[in-house]
Amino acid sequence: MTSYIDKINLYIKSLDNDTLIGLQSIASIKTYKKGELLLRQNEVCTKSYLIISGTARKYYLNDGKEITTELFFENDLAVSFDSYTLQQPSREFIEALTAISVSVTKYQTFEDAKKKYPKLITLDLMLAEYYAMWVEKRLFEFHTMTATQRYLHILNKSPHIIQTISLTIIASYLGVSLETLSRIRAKI
Amino acid sequence: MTSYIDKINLYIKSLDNDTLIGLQSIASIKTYKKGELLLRQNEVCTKSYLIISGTARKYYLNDGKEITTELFFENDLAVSFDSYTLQQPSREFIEALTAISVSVTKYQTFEDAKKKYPKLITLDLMLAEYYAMWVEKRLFEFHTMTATQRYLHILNKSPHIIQTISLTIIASYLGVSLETLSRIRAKI
DNA sequence: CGACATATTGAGATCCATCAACCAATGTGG
DNA sequence: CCACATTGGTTGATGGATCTCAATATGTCG
Repeated sequence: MTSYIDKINLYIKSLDNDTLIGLQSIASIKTYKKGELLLRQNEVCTKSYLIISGTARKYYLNDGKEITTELFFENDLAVSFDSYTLQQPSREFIEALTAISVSVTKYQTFEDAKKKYPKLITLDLMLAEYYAMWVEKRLFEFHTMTATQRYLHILNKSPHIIQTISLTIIASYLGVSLETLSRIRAKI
Repeated sequence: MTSYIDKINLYIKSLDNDTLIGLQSIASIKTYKKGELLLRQNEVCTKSYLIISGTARKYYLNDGKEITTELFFENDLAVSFDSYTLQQPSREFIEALTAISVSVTKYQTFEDAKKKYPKLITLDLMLAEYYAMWVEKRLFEFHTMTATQRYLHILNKSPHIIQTISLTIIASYLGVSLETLSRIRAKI
């Protein structure tokens, strides 16, 4: 599935110059400070953010507790998927965890660009497919693994998460309480 | 989000005749008996199945136990998403729960049709988006609800599931043991 | 230094899985 | 058409994983 990212990048490289320039021309660089919110709950996610540097996360509130649903690193595309797709108010927040630099593209501008450069529709399709498979994999992991297994899985596959993100956030990303995560780590 | 299905149907209706006929011409009707497998684990999912009548499910084996991941009713599109998208061996089985009639389209034939009728790419995009949002919603429910809440949620939103599917399958779909589901029902 | 976020540890409660026994309905071979 | 197996569901007892509440470090940053 990681190889699908390669496929997407290959597709981007294979685009004609016209489309490539069109794609670049609709994006603009922006920076956020640590702790700043790129998207608030109940706002419509009208922009997509390609992370150039730094880290960010997506989360929602449940019983006043923050549940992290996705962590964003370099080259990840940060959006609240359903809010972006339906252009409806978002359940989720997007927050800069460090100072970040992002490439911002407006939803409507991208929609217009797809009409002008139809090859971008295929790109959009690939991105949606990738996200669907990513969520499917995450659901699968919640179904089949215990909290300890999920932690070890991240430790193996995504050590950068453990190294850079606070345990409080990792715990909610893993779907366990901070205390449980602490105990899991103590046992290893 | 249900309204997104309406949007997809509207899009299909808005297609020019050429594209519509192209879309229809690549599908063929097939029937399966109750219990038959449309897709087995480790096979590549090379076809999509639009359910015309009857019910089906998608499941995988975990520790020898069947975990149901999706239930298919009339007008649902049954595929193993990652296997279909990547054309790689599937984790999942697809099984007819009743006698079913389906409209079958081959992956490669649809890919070719997208080249010939580019509007089908947008249709494919909408279907992928819909699936991504569906999985996201399911993950969200697993995160925020107890087993009892998930059961009540299905009872409200999808009573046809409770009425037509066996408790054993519903339990695995809800991510609880059959015994727990039985107790949940007894308490209501 | 003080204040506030971050992490660890302990104890009790809760949810749910597992194992096991049992029951009811259905189907099948002789 | 009966005897028995099979499938689907219920119920009880027990244990394990994880949550919650609470107390106690351990930073870390103005």
